[in-house]
Amino acid sequence: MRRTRPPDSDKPADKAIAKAATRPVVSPRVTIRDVARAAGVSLGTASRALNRSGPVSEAALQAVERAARELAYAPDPIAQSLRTGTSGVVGLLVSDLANPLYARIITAVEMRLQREGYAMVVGNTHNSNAREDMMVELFRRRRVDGLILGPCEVERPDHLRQLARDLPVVALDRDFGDEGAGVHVDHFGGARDATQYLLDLGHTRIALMTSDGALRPGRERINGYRHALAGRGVTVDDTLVRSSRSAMDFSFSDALALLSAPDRPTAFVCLGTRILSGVLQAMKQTGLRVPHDVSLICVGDGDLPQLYSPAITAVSWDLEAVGTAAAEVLMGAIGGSGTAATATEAADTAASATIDPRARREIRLTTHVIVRESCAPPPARA
Amino acid sequence: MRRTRPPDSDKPADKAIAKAATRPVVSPRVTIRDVARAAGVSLGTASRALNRSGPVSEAALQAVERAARELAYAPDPIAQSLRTGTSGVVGLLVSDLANPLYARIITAVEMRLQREGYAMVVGNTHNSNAREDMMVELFRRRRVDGLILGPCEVERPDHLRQLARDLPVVALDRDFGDEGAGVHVDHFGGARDATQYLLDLGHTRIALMTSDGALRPGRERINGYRHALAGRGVTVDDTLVRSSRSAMDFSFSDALALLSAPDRPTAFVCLGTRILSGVLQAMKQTGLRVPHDVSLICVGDGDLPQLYSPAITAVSWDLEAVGTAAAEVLMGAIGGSGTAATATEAADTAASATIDPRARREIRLTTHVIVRESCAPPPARA
DNA sequence: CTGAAAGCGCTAACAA
DNA sequence: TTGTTAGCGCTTTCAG
Repeated sequence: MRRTRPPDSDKPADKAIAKAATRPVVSPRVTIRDVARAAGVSLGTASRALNRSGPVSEAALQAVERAARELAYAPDPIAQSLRTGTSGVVGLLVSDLANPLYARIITAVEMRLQREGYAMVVGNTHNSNAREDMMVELFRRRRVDGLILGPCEVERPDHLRQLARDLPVVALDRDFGDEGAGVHVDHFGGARDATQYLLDLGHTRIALMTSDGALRPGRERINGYRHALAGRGVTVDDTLVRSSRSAMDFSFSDALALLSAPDRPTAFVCLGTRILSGVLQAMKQTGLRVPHDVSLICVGDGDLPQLYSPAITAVSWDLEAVGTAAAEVLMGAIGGSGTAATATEAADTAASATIDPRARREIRLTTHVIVRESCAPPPARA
Repeated sequence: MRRTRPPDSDKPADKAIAKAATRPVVSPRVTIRDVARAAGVSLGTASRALNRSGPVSEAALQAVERAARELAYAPDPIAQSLRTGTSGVVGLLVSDLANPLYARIITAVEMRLQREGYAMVVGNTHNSNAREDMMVELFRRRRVDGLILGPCEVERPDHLRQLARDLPVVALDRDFGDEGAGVHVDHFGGARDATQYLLDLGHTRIALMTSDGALRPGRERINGYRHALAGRGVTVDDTLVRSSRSAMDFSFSDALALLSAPDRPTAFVCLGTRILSGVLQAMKQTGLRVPHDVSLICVGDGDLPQLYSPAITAVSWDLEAVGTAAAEVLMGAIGGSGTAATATEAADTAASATIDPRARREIRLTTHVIVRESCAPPPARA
C-alpha cells in the first residue's frame, strides 16, 4: 500500500469524515419516496405537501400526511442541506467554553435554539484570532446558517463586517461594523456605577483591575471608571489602573504590589471573578480585611462573590438574557429573507442599499450593582 | 394562502431548515468536478486521488493535488455525509452545560475532537430522560458519528445498551451494559477517602449531603461513605445522610436543620460545590465556624472551595482527563471498523459474538483529596 | 394541481 | 490504472 503523505486533504476535517466512513450505514431509512408511494402520489407532490411549498389538493395532502405519520417518516437533514444549502445548525465560538460566564450564555442560546429546531455546534477559540478564523471556516464549510461570536484576542470590526456580509453573524460584546448584529452589555455603565458607589462611600483611591483592555468589555469598563472619576473631579492615578492579558496570576501579584505600596488604594474594582480571586488572595496574604481595610467590588457576578464571606458587592447582568437575545437576533437575521448573501463578485464593493432592517440589530443590556457586604467607607487616613 | 396547520412536519427540526431555506446559497463553490477538470482527469480519479481510496498513477495524483491546491478546493462535508452516511460530527449531551464541571469536560472533549477534525454539537437534557431521548433522536437524524452522554435523571443501562448497539456511545459516569463504552470517575474511592480523612481526625458524626442518589455518582459516593464508616466500626446514622434531587435550595435547609439539632454533626461531606454553597450559607446563618465548630469537605473541586476563606478541603479529579478520555474512547469506537452497526432486524436478538474489543472499553479515573483549611478535629464534646 | 426530471457534491461500483 | 455511471434523499423547476 503506497502511502505518500496526503498533501492537502490531510486537513483534520477530512480525516474525520474519511475515518468515520468505514462504518456502515445504520438501518434503511424511510424516505420521502416511500411516503409518496404509500400515499399514491408522486415524489414531488409528497415534498410539496410535507413542506407546504406548493399547491396540493386537500386529498393529496391528507394522504401524504397519513402516510408520513404511519411510516414515521422524518426528513433527512443532510439531504435537505445538500439541496438547499442550509443546515439548521448554528455555530457558536467563544474564547473559553469553561468560563462560567460563557457557559451560562451558551446554555441560554442552546435552549432558545433548540426550541426553534436548530442544532448548535460549539468551538473554543482559546482567544486566538487564528483559531477563530479556522473554526469559522470549518463551520462555514459545514454550512452553518449563522454564527454567534464571543470576544476574541483583539477587535477586528472590519473583519467581522466582512464576514457578516455573507453569513448572519451575531457578535457578543464585540464591536462590529455597519452590517451584522450583536448584543452588548453596558459595561461602561456597570463600571461607572460601581466606581460611583465607591466614590459615594468616600473612596478616592480606587484601583481598577482588568484583564483585557484590548477587547470591548475591558475598554468600556475602563472608560466607565474614568468617567465616574472625572465626574467627581477626581484625577485618575494611572498606576491604579492595571490591565493585562492573563487573569488570575497577574491580578494576585499586581494587587499585592498595590496593597504593599505606601499610598495604597482603599478600594478595588475587580473585573471578573478570576481577578477577584487574585485580589482576595493578595488580601489574605497581606492580612488586610474586607471591608474594614479595603473595599471590594466585583464586575461580573458568580458563585464566589455571592458566597464569599463577607459577600462581595458585584455588578451583575443577565447572562441568560445575553444568550437568549443572541439567539433571537440571529434567528431574525436568518429568517429575514437573507439579503446578506447575494454573492456579489467584488466583495469590496460598497454595501448595497437594500439592507434588511432586521439584519442590522443591536441589543443592549443593562447592568446593576448588587450591594452586599464588601464595601465600607475608607479607613481614616493615617 | 390556505394554511391548514402543519400536522407532522411542524417538528422543530423541520421548522429550522424550512425557515433557513429562504436564504440563497453563498458563492459558487469549487467542486471536485472543477478540480478534476483542471487536473485533466475524470471525476472518479480526482476523488480517488484526494482520498487515497483507490489506484491512482503518480502523475494523476500530482496533477489532482496541484489543482486542488490552486483552486483551494475543500470537499463539501454535507455531500460527503449524504453519500457516506457519516458526518464528522459527534454529539454531546449533558444535564446542564452551565455546570462548571461539565463545562470543563466539554472543553476538553472539544479540544480533542477538534484535533481530529470532528465538530461537536452539544445539547442540554435538563436532567430529563424525555429530553435526552429527543435530543438523541435529533442528533441521529443529523447522522452524528457518535455520542457522549452525561448522567441524566435515572440510570437506564438497558436503554443505553440498546442505543450503543447501532451508534458508538460513550457514557460519562453512567452505568452501561455489555456493549458501549464509558469513562468512570472513582467516586466510591473519593467519598471513602474523604470520610476516612474525617474519621482519622476524630469525627464520628459525619453528615453526607448529596443531590442525586439515583445516579451513579451519587450512589457510588454514598457507598464509599458507608464503606469507610463500616471499616471503622462506626454505625451509619441514616439521618445524617441527606439526598435529594434539587441541589442548593435543599442543602441549605437540610444543613440548617442538621446544625440546629441537639446532636449535630461535627463534619460535613458535601457532594458538589452547589451543595457546599448551601451548607456554607447555613453555617453563616447559625454562626458556626469552619473548621473550629464543624469541618467541611467538598467532593468536586472548583473556584469556590479553592478560594473560600478558609479554603475548603476537596476531593478532586481530573476533569480534563475525563473529557479527553471520552473523546478518545469514542474515536476508537468510531474508527474501529464499526461492528456496532450491522442492522440486524430483530434488535432484541442476543449480541453477536464478534464485538470489537475496542468497542467495549471503560476508562476509570481516580480521585484524590486536596487538604486545605476546612478540617480540624471535632470540638470537645459538651 | 400534479408528475417527471434535473440536479446539490460526492463516493463507489463497474467497465474499459 | 482510468473514465463512466449510478445514486445518497431531497427540493424545485418545468411541462402537462
